[in-house]
Amino acid sequence: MNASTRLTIALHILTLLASNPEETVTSEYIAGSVNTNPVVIRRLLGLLRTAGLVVSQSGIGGGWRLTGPPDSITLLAVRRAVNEGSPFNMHHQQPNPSCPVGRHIQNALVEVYARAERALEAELAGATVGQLLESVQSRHRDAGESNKG
Amino acid sequence: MNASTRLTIALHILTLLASNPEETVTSEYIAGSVNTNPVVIRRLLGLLRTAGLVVSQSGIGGGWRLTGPPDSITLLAVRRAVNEGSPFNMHHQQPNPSCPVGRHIQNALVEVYARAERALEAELAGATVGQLLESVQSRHRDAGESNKG
DNA sequence: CTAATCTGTAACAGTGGATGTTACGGAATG
DNA sequence: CATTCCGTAACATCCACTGTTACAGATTAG
Repeated sequence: MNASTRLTIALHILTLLASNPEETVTSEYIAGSVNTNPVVIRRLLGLLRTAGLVVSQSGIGGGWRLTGPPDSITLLAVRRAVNEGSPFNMHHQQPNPSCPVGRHIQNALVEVYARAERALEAELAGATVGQLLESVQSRHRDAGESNKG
Repeated sequence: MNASTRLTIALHILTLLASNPEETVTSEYIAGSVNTNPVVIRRLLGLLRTAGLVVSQSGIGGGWRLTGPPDSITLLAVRRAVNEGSPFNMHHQQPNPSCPVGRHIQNALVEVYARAERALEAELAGATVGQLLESVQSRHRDAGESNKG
């Protein structure tokens, strides 16, 4: 395994909330669109709420809503909200410090890895949930579809 | 877990081979520097050989060598050699196709994810094992160290 | 030719993160 | 007070990754 599906599912959730700006949406409804268990959705929504991206309401008529306009939510903010880790990992065991390469390779790698991750994050910072919704709606129009759910 | 340590260890191995250009190095010796089991090293070296980055020799005096100059080996080539996957993953289960968001979200995400991964790969393509070796040796000099192993 | 060295790889155990599921308490509504 | 929905603990699976043992094959020294 390399990456989790948390970012993907969180973006699915947020796009769905963005497409229903007037209503609260329940975790069960969202789970129906994502095709998974409602608890999985609530766990992710909990992370998104901690990040201030959504609010919840208990009881009848309750559910979830975005706290702000979809265009204000960057994919980078979502990535951080769901605790996606770095695409790079260091050794599990510390390398041998009596070998020059073993002693210094991690410090050398940290710099390169940081540059690469910054480049990735810069791309994610340039995209928003609003753009995702646009993209989805555009594809929906192009296909001449009419389902909703 | 998010990423494996394969890229890190492969780069450790290649930097070690680059620092011993005159000799063949055994998997056992490398394992001593990485601080793991020789079979783990051989597995990775097998992938690196498939990618044409190293060659091996059996028997007494055998071991491993680089096939080319360290400056010709980009971190991107190594990343691909060790089969590191994408930093992004789609849903495990297909989303609900009767929901517009469920039907189109993956196509929308593929584009953004591809842009982000290209940015990451561009950074990795700009760094080489030769630069890593330089970085390690520079740190070694700065620390006034003299160990070797 | 034989012993020693080292690769190549199969096989298996253990670990840990991620996901899916059930269960149930708490909050809000009518 | 019954219903709805969140919040979260608890547990079961699953699966990639890592570590380890074992052994066959290749190569070389003597």
